[in-house]
Amino acid sequence: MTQTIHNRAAAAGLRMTAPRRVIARVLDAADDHPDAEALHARAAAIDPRISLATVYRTVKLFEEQGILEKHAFGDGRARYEAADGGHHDHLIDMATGQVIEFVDPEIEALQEKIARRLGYRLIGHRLELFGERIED
Amino acid sequence: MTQTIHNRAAAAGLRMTAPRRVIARVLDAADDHPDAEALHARAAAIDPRISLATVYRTVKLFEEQGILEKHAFGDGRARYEAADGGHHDHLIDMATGQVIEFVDPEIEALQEKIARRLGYRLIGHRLELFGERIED
DNA sequence: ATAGCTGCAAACCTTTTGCAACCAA
DNA sequence: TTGGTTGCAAAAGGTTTGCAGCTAT
Repeated sequence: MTQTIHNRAAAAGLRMTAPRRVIARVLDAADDHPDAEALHARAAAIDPRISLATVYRTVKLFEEQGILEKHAFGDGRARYEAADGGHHDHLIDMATGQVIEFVDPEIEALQEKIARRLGYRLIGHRLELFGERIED
Repeated sequence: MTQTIHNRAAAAGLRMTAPRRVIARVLDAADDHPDAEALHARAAAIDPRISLATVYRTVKLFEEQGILEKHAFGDGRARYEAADGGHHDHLIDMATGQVIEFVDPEIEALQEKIARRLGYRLIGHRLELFGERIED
């Protein structure tokens, strides 16, 4: 982890109130891609007074600061992860739902090329692979 | 268009009732990626008795038959397009929201390779590029 | 005192579903 | 007659918001 969510949020000028500190801490501790409800459950385990509404408001705030990334893996709800500066894509295990992160410079370059060919400057992208584990 | 939605639905054994025929016709005529509400509006323009619920039930049916593809472009609602058998990805114009389709064999192959490297067999993927038009 | 933050509950939006009527086989 | 289909309205699931109270400056 380059830097904690908490530090980056504070550096961005956000008032780090008690609920926000708890939520930041939960996000820092997460090595998965929790949804709002999961974040709320984990935060409420630390301080039960924290509401789901505050979780939603806080993740939106962090997202606006570029501290957090919001993903929509097609299951209806949004899932979150710390933005590590470096970009990466996702491979989703179709059997378990587990999300694996990867980076591939070659595919990044190829996307730029495709966009340019279509007359566009590439601003962002979303790539998700769906696969099943190869047993050997 | 290889074959109409209507024909493929009938071939799949679906009872092509009047509402389903209208919805199929709307889908065949669409060259964009309409959401459920847009489909309903277009269908209702042909037969005002068609309900939104029927649109949802029908697109789900078509999707289950592999006749229709459901996309989630991150704007909260699902958007639909005829499955043309051949696969393609999307580039979304960030200024206009316009969706451009493309195919790139090189990127397809690269994805297979990445999945394999991670120990997975690639079942499917989703690739969306977000860009802005280059004015010259 | 003031501006911003919070919890609660209500509202919102998209999608799904229970139900009674309806239609085709 | 029987099972699938439809419209309507209600419900569901995820997310946002109005409001009154609270907290930190």
